Amino acid sequence: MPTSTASQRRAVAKAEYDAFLVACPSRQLLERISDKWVALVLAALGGDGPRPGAASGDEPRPMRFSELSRRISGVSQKMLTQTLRSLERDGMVTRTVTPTVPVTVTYELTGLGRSLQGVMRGIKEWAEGHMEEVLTHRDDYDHRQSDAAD
Amino acid sequence: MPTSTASQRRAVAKAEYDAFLVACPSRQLLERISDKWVALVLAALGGDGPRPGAASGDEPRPMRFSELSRRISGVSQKMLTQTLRSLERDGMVTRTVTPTVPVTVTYELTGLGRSLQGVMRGIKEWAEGHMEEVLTHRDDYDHRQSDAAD
DNA sequence: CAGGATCCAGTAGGATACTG
DNA sequence: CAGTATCCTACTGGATCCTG
Repeated sequence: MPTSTASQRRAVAKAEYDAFLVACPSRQLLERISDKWVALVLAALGGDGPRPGAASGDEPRPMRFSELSRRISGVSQKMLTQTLRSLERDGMVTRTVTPTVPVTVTYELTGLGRSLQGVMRGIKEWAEGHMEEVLTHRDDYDHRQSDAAD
Repeated sequence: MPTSTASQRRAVAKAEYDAFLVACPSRQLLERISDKWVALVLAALGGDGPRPGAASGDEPRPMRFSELSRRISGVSQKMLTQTLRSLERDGMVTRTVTPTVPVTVTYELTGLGRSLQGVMRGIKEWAEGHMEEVLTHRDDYDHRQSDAAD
């Protein structure tokens, strides 16, 4: 029996970083990306549409600051700027300044950003797709709570 | 031409809930689940292993409170309790009390929880798997910042 | 063991005002 | 337009103490 299969080696490589550990850098990274604004910005830049190739959804494309701001309703400019800076620093979006007047700034997903968006999209879609079910469970739970209080 | 294809109808059904809108309930749900503790609790209960059927990872199984607490290093009992309650209320985990002495409480993923875990696992693994790359980008970015300050 | 209840510091994040 | 800077509040979340 082989002492090391491909999947085992991959498992070991992954085990270098373990988000279960407080001290592991990946824990902080997990914390950073587990953020609704990150999910929404990536979804916006990623086109939020179906998988690449489909015709109905919007395509991934560079977006301007104001455009993002409008798409993600309720986001403050502070949070949008902060999120974009963080994503830029981590190599997930590029920021392009065109010296028109007034200046034009566009943001676009990098390869790394697209890979993250692939998984983050799932979160947003899960939330949208399971809203009813969650709501039902909440009603049940809250009922049981008040019933128990007699 | 058909006025409504299957994928179009599905798109409409999804559009009922749109997390891009502040007022949409799915926005709050997205906010709830975009949380590192949620990601880690689901990963722990889900076995964190490879896809179901694989042999190397741990299997999804009920876990006790203290066990979860140990697995997710750095979590306070407050946050763990709070996260578990929230997941229970939303129908993603079940809480089972066995009246031993002292009492034994186990948590287990529901079907809904497993479906969410399927997407949340991606986040944790992405963080672990792209840590190096992100770190490199950060160095570059921080360098450019100090270079620009001359 | 598995929490509930409190207290309290730190920070996330909104509102507002100003700038190139 | 695309931010930066500042102020300020509210909530997150840790620490601690207590209970069935």
